[in-house]
Amino acid sequence: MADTETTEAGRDFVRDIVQADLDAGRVQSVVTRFPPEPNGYLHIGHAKSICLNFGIATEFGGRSHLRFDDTNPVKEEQEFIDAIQRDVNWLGFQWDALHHASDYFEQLYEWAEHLIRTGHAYVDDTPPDQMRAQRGTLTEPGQNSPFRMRSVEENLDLFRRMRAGEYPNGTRVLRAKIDMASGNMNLRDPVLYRILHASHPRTGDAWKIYPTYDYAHGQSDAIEGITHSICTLEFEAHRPLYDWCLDNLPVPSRPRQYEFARLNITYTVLSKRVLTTLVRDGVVSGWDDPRMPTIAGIRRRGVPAVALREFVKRVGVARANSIVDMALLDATIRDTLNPVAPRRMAVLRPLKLVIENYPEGQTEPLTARNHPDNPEAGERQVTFGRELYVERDDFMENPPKKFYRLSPGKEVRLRYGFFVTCQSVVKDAAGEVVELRCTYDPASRGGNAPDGRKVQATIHWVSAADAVRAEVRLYNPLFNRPDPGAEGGDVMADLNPDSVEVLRDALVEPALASAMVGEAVQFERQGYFCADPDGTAERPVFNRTVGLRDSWAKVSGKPG
RNA sequence: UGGGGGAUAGUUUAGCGGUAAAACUCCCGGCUCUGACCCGGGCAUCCUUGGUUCGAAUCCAGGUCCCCCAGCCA
Repeated sequence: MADTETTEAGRDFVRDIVQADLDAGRVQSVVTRFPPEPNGYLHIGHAKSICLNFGIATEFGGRSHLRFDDTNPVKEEQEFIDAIQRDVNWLGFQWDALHHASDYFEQLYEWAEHLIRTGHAYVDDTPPDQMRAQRGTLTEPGQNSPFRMRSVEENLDLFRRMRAGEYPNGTRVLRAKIDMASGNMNLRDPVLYRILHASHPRTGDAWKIYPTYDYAHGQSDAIEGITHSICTLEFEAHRPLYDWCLDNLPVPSRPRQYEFARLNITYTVLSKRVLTTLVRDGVVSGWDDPRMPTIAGIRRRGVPAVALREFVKRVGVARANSIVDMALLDATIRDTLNPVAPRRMAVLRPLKLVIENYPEGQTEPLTARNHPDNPEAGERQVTFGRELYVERDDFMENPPKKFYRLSPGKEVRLRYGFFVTCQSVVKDAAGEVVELRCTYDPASRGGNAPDGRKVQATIHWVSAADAVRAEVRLYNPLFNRPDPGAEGGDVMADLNPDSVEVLRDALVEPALASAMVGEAVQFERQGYFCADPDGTAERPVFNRTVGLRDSWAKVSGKPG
């Protein structure tokens, strides 16, 4: 079941490692961290990492930190820092400590001088393009920088002047002195510090030099006593550098890095760079656009946090690159919502239905269950009357085989209401069906005929008397290819032009007018929806979280 | 063509020397006042070749394919 979250250990290779370390006494207590860079909103790929890091801490009785990897002020913003905390909390996790790599700038700086003093780092004046040329290629070794043999004194002096802001951006860097011939490019004297005259969200203008990720990350882990530093596969080749720094510095603890495969999902893209572009170019309404794979977007679409956690669990953790089928996310959302979402009736594309043998001006209350499998969810009243609205898709004048719904001469059940039979149709000048004329069987009140006769279909409806007009937004995948950008290399070329369909004239039962924002409801026979903050009491707005499975759509070949 | 990693159903995972398991997808059928849910059934040359072994997805050797690395991004 969706809400039974597994707690047993050893379900993936990372947990196996943690368990083994604990068993062997290599670590007394596990400490993990989730280290986002505040340069964008968190997406579902981050959710996987969050669940892994915080989940492990919880399962093994350890601790987990939230640490902002804020070493590049030119890309980072306070808005992102706030959004990230909000999203981690919403996902259901609470950090044992909140840190910033920038909290360690002074310590990191002192250690940099330590590396200089021990002959492990030097200041390089080589311009960027030249440095690139000197780095060699994948198959050819690089060349030593002419500044590689500077004295400790000169390096110290230069580095202190860099800190003091005496030099412009890009003129000098501090480099680790490792091996320009290494097969691992990351070990060819990587840059540890660069000059950046930029204001930092937290340290302001205090610093003119900033540490790189490679230099800051491991030491930050060590300062915090992180035991298992879990990151994604692309950092694998950086591990030797991570270890090199730790081995050459008097750090207080010795963390270890482990890598797992990042999450990919079909028909969307989990790349901060691309997501940032979508927001910046106005392709979507913002980071929380319901089409976005961001935690904020997914939340606004109506997906509960527990569904996201369950999805991450179903996906698993491994070291093999993979692309998860979007259908798995959808199935997980349905599985989570189905047992709890109250049922309501909403007609997305209304078609008027008049019951000719029902007394004019009369209405009557009917009882509808809030959940078919859970009596405790209670009941509600819906108003029945002579004029109703049903779904356009539930009527066909010339139905194909296997079409169970309304068509001329056909009898169906109106959910929780009566059996009705279509007698005739009214068309407009263009020949479009604009109204169904029906008769009903008064004896079938509540939905069952006393003579025991059956109908093939039960359709939903709303009453003309008290239905509320609403806007309904139907979301579809943001991209029209399972692997955006895989073919032409241009991700934007694969954008789905129909990723959202707005229905402005939907009619919903009155009980829906007071739906709370973000609370999931099921529009019977259609899908799970939630009220969007854009709506008002007079004019509610609903987002489709995910559609119900629709085997008729498959048979009829129509898109869901 | 350097270095580092990875290959188990359509997809994602489990399996840790004893004869391939689960979820999703898909297909067939049943049930039904949601064509939903639910319930049956079906869907695997374990990348490949050879070796070790009574026995290999698991161990060994060779091969193939895929991914990552040449930012003063993370």
